[in-house]
Amino acid sequence: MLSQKAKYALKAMLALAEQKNGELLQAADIAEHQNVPRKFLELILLELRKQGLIHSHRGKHGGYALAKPADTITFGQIVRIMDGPLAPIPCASLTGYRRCVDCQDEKACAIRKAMREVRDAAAGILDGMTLESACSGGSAGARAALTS
Amino acid sequence: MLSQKAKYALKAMLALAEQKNGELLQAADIAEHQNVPRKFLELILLELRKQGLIHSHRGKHGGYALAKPADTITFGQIVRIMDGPLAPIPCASLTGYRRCVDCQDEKACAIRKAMREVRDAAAGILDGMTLESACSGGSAGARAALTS
DNA sequence: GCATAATCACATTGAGTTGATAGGAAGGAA
DNA sequence: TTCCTTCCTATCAACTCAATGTGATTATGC
Ligand code: FES
Ligand code: FES
Repeated sequence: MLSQKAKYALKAMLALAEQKNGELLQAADIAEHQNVPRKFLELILLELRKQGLIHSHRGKHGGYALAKPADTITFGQIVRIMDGPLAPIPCASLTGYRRCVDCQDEKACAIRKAMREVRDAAAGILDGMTLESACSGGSAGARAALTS
Repeated sequence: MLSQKAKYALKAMLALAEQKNGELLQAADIAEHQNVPRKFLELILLELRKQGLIHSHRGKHGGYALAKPADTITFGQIVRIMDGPLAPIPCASLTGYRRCVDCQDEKACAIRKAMREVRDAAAGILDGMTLESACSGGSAGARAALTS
């Protein structure tokens, strides 16, 4: 389940990606146009900045901008920062692996196998979808990444 | 994120599927062998019965058994009963659709498109994986379903 | 009939998470 | 200086999750 936080983060990042030649966009503007609670959005932008996805400028005429080209930032990165691993269950995660205490033989566990497949599929889609490919409509980018 | 409840449900259903010719299996036995809290498991089995996936027998020598052949029960059904829709976000769900109040144009929403792809991928895997195919090792069943 | 053993059905709990708000501190522009 | 904007921490209510408790109901074996 994608949290509101992650959804807002994606919306904000998409808004920043649509900005021409890295012009600054203010939190209040994003909040209004994307229908996101302003103070909550600040929290999210703060976290995105600390993770190096965006940079910010303070004071009058301040705001936010992407820290990297839009085609190098993926949905997967953003979702992982906000909600943690993509895997439905920790034992099937690459980025946040944790053993299942109640499974005796992890290697043979059918549930783990299934969830690993789900994780791989989700990662294939979300890590292949960049802000760029999402902006310029459709999922062509994702599909290209999947077949590569 | 798969809840403990759903994970326990899958474990219980797999245990029941491994039972020969529909013999009864008791909650206490499942709880012990699968390392699931006994009372919590009862709650889960109750729900599975109410949804028609298993049937039960009370009294001494009672227990539970699958209500249908193991190759007609999928991971997807079980997970949906326990955790609800597979989609990461309601607006991308078929079984539990709910509109996004904060998105102006749902049809063009890039987030929805991405999450719809994730949902379809997850559904393809989980609805293609039956208790039967999971028991007899591997994900051959799921892959067969995906290419069909 | 009676003791036993199992499922059935709620009610309750404690911990943790989620979504959001409040209030100011700090930095930059006019 | 005086606005304006981001930065930062604390706090909150509501909800969910995982688990437990208590007793009622139903079937078996003697
Ligand atoms: S090893 Fe994680 S579910 Fe079995
Ligand atoms: S329509 Fe649901 S995220 Fe945009």
